[in-house]
Amino acid sequence: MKRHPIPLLYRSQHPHPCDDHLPPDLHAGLQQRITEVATSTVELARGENLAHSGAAFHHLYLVVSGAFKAVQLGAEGRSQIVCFYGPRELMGLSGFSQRRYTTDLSALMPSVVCEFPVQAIESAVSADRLLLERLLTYVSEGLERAEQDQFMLGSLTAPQKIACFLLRVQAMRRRIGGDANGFDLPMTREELGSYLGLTMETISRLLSHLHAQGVARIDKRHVQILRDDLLQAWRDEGVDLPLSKRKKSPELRVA
Amino acid sequence: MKRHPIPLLYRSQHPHPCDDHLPPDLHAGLQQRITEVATSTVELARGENLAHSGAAFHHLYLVVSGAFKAVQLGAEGRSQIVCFYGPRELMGLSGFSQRRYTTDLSALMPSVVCEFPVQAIESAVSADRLLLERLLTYVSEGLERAEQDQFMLGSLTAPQKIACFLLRVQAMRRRIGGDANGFDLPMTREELGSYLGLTMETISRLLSHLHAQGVARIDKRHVQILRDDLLQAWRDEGVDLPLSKRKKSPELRVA
DNA sequence: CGGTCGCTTGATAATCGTCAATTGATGTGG
DNA sequence: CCACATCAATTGACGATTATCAAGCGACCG
Repeated sequence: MKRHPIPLLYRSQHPHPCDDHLPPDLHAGLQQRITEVATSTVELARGENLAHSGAAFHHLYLVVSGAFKAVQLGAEGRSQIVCFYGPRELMGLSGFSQRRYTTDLSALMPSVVCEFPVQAIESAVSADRLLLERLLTYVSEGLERAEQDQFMLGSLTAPQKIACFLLRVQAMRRRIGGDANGFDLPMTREELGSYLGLTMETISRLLSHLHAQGVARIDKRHVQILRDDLLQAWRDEGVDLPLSKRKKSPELRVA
Repeated sequence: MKRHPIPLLYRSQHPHPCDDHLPPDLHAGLQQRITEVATSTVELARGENLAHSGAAFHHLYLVVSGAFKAVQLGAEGRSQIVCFYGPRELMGLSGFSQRRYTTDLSALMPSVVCEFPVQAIESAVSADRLLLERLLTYVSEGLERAEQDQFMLGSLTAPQKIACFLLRVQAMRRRIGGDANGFDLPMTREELGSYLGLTMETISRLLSHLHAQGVARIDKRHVQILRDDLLQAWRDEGVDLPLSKRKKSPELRVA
């Protein structure tokens, strides 16, 4: 974990490390302001942590490259991944209420982030109404995402969860940059299972099934979705697992 | 659903409908500002909706009395409750990103709320740095809660979920006001099941079991927790369901 | 008084977790 | 460079947690 301070002089005079890595929908003026409050970039190896649950909340982090997971810790050593982050996403937003990080933030692969002191963010925000609205929007977006995840975890079956996840990743990819043929998942089966409330084995079986059915090409971590329509059907209507003996064909009951 | 406008003249000169119903940890000066932006109070009967998923995001709502549920809608008519709200809680905070409500907000019982135009909130917030920090804190708190709920939905067993829920309600009650002997749940078994990702029947069985074991008194919607320690054990270590044949006593295997 | 609603309880079954064995990839040290 | 260990992933067999289906009961309401 190497930290590279960004000298004050440097800021906003040279091309900034964050340039082209800021969240979308940001006006030029705001980009300026934001790069001014970044103090360092940090490089992390796979498995290294940016923040620990319960630690003092001093920085927000912008993912420049790589990917991260946010891990909720529970009793008895249990834990669950509650969010994944990729480039241009802001991490740490749930810390404002307690002034503590509420999850661990851990790199899924070699990654680079940009570090923003909370103090400086708050000053910049009270000086600029647009910036306030942006920050509020980001936290609110996180809340919206978390509540959708609650729905996913509580109301969908295993095949529906996987389909939902893959479709979301694809939509993300589409919004960011072009995606020629497919994409690479940054997480292991176990991590994906943790996020979806399933086991590694279930994830593996379902991905194999998707492959066998020709819905997607799955090669290790590489995924190419072949039949968007079928995947949407998986998500919205569910499917029979290959494991299931047989679909219940509800025979007419005698009245 | 009756709406009662609060005349401009009236505001901050008379006792305000929101007084004593504002969120905790609010300075006197902020209370003043907040009551100034409230435009109406609204009375709702059980089942009436304050907001519909996808509708334009014009107001935040403060619960004055009663209780609400936030309902996420999914494909094929599925839905799940993602949050319950009681007095002094702010509803609608997930709407800032899309400028649309992301859930339905529906009254669980006859209730009263105070209505705040988003526009006015944002003006007040840019004028007052403390108010900004408060609002940010509330949204961030919501995010923290939702991520805890993700953990609950994805990582806990049915008995653990119920125990977790009851302990949270009790902690809430303790923070707000005194609680003599127990409390009344504002939601049906079905609504609680929706929130916890379980069915009505499972909720009913587990509450009966808690009663039978002497962990809590359960009488319809009224709950009195008798053994905090046992309930915490339910939450942290899990228990055997009464339905389960037998706990797997892992016999020593021959090597 | 009939009907709906909320709730309880029982019987059955299916989804998905657990346990186990295997394979291939990666990396490390002798 | 190869043996060895470790880790990610796949696949199978089995079982338990929890959903589904069903029946019944009391309360409340029009």
